[in-house]
Amino acid sequence: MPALAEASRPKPSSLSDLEVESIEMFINFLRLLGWPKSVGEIYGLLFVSVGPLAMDEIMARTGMSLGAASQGLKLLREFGAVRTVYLPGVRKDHYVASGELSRFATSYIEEELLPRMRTAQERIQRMEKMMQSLPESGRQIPAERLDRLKYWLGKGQKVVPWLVKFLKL
Amino acid sequence: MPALAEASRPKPSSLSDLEVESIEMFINFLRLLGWPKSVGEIYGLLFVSVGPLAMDEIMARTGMSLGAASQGLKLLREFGAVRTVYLPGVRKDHYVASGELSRFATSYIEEELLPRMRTAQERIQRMEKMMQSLPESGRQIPAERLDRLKYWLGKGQKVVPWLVKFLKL
DNA sequence: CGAATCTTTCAATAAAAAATGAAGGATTGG
DNA sequence: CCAATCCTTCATTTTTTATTGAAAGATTCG
Repeated sequence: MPALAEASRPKPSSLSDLEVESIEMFINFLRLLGWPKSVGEIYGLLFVSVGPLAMDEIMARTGMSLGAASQGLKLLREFGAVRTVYLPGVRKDHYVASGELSRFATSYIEEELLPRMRTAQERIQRMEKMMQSLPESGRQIPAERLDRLKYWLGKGQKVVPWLVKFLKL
Repeated sequence: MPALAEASRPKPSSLSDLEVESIEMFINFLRLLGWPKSVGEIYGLLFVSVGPLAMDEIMARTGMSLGAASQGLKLLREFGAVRTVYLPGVRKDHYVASGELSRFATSYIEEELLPRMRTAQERIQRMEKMMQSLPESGRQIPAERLDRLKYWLGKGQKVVPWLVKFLKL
């Protein structure tokens, strides 16, 4: 058998109805987080897999490329959605889906949402300063909107930890 | 002055620091919802605008095209993030940013998140049926994951209305 | 009603994002 | 240490998404 890197793309072996259903479900969900289809494919496949799968098996089942499989697994590992299992006497890494689905949500909140909220708060401070140079008359309306946004962001930052905690349960 | 549709694209008139800051902020936020840059530009501009703006003014200030302005405003209208104001004796529609920022979040939850959660629940039911034909031995692990997902979705559907209510305050 | 103005639509183009696979790096078994 | 295997990286290609602006539709004014 030729080494993986030289191998022609393995033909996608047919997926079971169960696997297809799972894959479609996760493609749809992970799109909410802006993640590419390939990542949904990998996770969806692992989600209903009885045992751990190696990268080449994932490639063979889904028909995706080496690069996509490698990168997708990297991303999923970083987010803690997938982990490798130790199999004695086996060279290839084998992956299983982590049961903790909350990781998707909490990682998204912590790595996407919260940073943007913080940046926004800095921007608001700068904007408040800038507004002082607007004529008194016109300042009011945008100032009110800014206040509202500030209030709303503050509230958001308060719910988020609570929400994260709730999701982790 | 030539009619708008025939007019060459208006040169972007320079934006104030305040406007740039606001626009950048909303481009970043709305990207979370998967919305295009042009929409963030429009909303960011309106957000700090003292008075209502007509579409051609938005085009002139941001340098975006007729089509992008029209479509972006349509989207923002549909989501209730922007509304037209009545100005006596004025032909063009004029737009203001709605103060209710929560609309972005709640619309997203209601139009993107919830529908997907419902679809997922249907899929889960189908998957549970399909799993019955798996050999008893292998069924367990994916079945547990599915249970967890089901539980988690159920929880999610319970928080969401609460969250929406909280955000609307 | 008819001309002028304003808005929407959509086919074409441009820009951004994802997927591909060859090259090279890392690891392991002999 | 060498060779085989496995994994990652990244320049290129493909696919998807956003933008453009001309054409056509809708509205208003005289």
